[in-house]
Amino acid sequence: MNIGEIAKRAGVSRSTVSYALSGKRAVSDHTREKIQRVIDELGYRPNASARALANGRTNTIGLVFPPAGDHYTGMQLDFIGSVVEAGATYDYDVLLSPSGVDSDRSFQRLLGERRVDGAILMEIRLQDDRVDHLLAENFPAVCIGRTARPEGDWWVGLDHTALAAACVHHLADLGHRRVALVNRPERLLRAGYESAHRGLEGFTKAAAERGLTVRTYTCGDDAPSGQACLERILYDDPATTALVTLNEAALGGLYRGLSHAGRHVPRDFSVTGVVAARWAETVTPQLTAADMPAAQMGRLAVELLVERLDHPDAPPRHHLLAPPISLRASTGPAGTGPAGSVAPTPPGSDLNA
Amino acid sequence: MNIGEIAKRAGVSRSTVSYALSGKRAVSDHTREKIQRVIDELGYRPNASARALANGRTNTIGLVFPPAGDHYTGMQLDFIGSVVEAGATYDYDVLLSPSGVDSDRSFQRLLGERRVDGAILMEIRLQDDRVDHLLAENFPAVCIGRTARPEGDWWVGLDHTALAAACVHHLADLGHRRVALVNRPERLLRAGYESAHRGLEGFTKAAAERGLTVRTYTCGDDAPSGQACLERILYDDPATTALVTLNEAALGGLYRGLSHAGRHVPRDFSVTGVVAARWAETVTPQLTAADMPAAQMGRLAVELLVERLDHPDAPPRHHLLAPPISLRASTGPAGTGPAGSVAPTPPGSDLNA
DNA sequence: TTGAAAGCGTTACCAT
DNA sequence: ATGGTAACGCTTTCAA
Repeated sequence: MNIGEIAKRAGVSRSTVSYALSGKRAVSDHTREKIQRVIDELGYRPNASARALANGRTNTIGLVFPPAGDHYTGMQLDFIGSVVEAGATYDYDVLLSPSGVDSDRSFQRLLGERRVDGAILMEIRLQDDRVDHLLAENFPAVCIGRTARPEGDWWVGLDHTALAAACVHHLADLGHRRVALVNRPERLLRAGYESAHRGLEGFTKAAAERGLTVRTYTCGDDAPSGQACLERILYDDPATTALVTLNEAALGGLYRGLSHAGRHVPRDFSVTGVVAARWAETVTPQLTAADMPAAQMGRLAVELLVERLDHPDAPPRHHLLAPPISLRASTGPAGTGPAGSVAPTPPGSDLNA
Repeated sequence: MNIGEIAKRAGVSRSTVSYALSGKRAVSDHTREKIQRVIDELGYRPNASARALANGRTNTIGLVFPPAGDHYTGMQLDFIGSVVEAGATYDYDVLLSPSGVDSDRSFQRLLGERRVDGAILMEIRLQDDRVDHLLAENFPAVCIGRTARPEGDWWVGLDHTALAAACVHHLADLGHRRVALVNRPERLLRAGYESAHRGLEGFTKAAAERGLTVRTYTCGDDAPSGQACLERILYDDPATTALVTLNEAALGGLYRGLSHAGRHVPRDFSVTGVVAARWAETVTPQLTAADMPAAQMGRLAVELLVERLDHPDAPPRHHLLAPPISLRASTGPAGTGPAGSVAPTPPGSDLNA
């Protein structure tokens, strides 16, 4: 079942069928209806590969994110979902590419073999060879996140520096003096993950401004790591009264650790951080946090990419978002610490992924 | 940059280049090396559309799941992740299709336009027009889940009936007599979602066998709905001492509702259900549950699909999984109920999505 | 061991 | 308003 068959049965040429379908050339009502009847009858749909080969467009966008190893985090989920749905509204399909570096087979396939018209990259590193690669080839791409030098590129980013700082100021305003930062896994920090670095920077600077005593930790992307991390925090400094987490997946574990240590949130201990709203509302008490607007970012990235694809010479555009802190129930005034503080036990050593 | 260019520079024919790449015909070492040098030098990669057009294979599989509306659940995330990674090991890319019914544009594109070699379907309904459609066309597909008549089809499923029953027996063994079921949203139940129906069936039958007093609820896929649902459960029957949830996304809200009602888990109230392990470990206390082996199911689905693609006439295969209940910390012996039971207040009315 | 050429199913240019 | 035909870039059969 191909366009030739349709043409034959409708008694017209193949090009007329093509034009009737694409609307790129006027076709008389009579002819179009005749063609449409045949198409409906036979259930014809043009072959995507042939079309892509002929006109050079696949109508597919690639979504590139690092292989998760064992699992993905909630925000990644939100990003993927929003990109897929936004793409669908523009009739773009989304091809997933689990690639952390530009040498990944999947990344090579996507771009080298021209499987997609453009790409959206997630989990950007400050130095990101995938981005460099794309930039060098002038391949239509939009980053969710910024490299160290984002000028001249297309991206939608979050101001992690400002967000982490806002968390610190919020806690300082509540009177907290000893605060911990729970960052993403050591491995990601070392790899240069933007959110981990900029968040750390914002935290550190704001803490210095407010004269706080701080400690910073890396933590695996899962609940058990979060629990272990919390134990270490209290072991290192039992007088800690608050924490900021950039690590969403660890949140449940952090809460559990606090509960086991007998610290009530928010009476004895305040928790805040940068987390997608949906997950902030899952825990009890609900997390006061700078809500990462994952769905909005995914949608914006698609919009930017579509614009770039439609106007290949358009100047680079970007969006830098800095959502305010949503006050929920996990932070409160610094107290005098728990009455009967439990003697800390040395925590396990597998804090990191 | 195309195969002709490579051929010219290497001083061979295009077919020789093609064969050197595919290995489908012997090529002398000398020639192959010469070609490879040129390829490396120019960074050539064959165009995927042209290749797909010529040999009829896209090396892409479609992953079909309903559009989430506002968000996806954790298990969906696990499925997507595992399918993508398993696909990558076979050098298959994954194309996402947010389609709940066979008339969705994205579904039509995927299959009708032959964008993919095969498909994996999620969120199966007992009567599923997508499955019927695929079956009728003998399109290579594998379902994650089973329709009402799964014979003759390819699938990897979970024995929701047995799992829900196991939860009931577990609670009955602990002495619970009044138990609630928290199901997926009403909308999904009405649409005929397999897990919701078979889970309900298993729950109801097992409860009857054990002579339990039960109530069943539908609940939106989010924490606030879970909280509201829990309030209604205790309002309808304050003597309820345990619940089984098929709704993972509501879990955090259920816990919060219990906490607000002053019911301690597991002392005053036991919670269990069917939930992906990763999410069962996020809550405190960790959930005793039949762990939905999402990652394994995704991997199996890919393996089945690859087999079906490699052997178009192979007889249908499937896997029915029934993981045991993982004992964690959220269930315990039925007590005599809380000492000073809080007077229930009428819950809100937006229990369902 | 290699080359030539005929498809694969579209699109889009050049005619009329 | 429509038809004819040359691309698009690859694979694969047929010949040598």
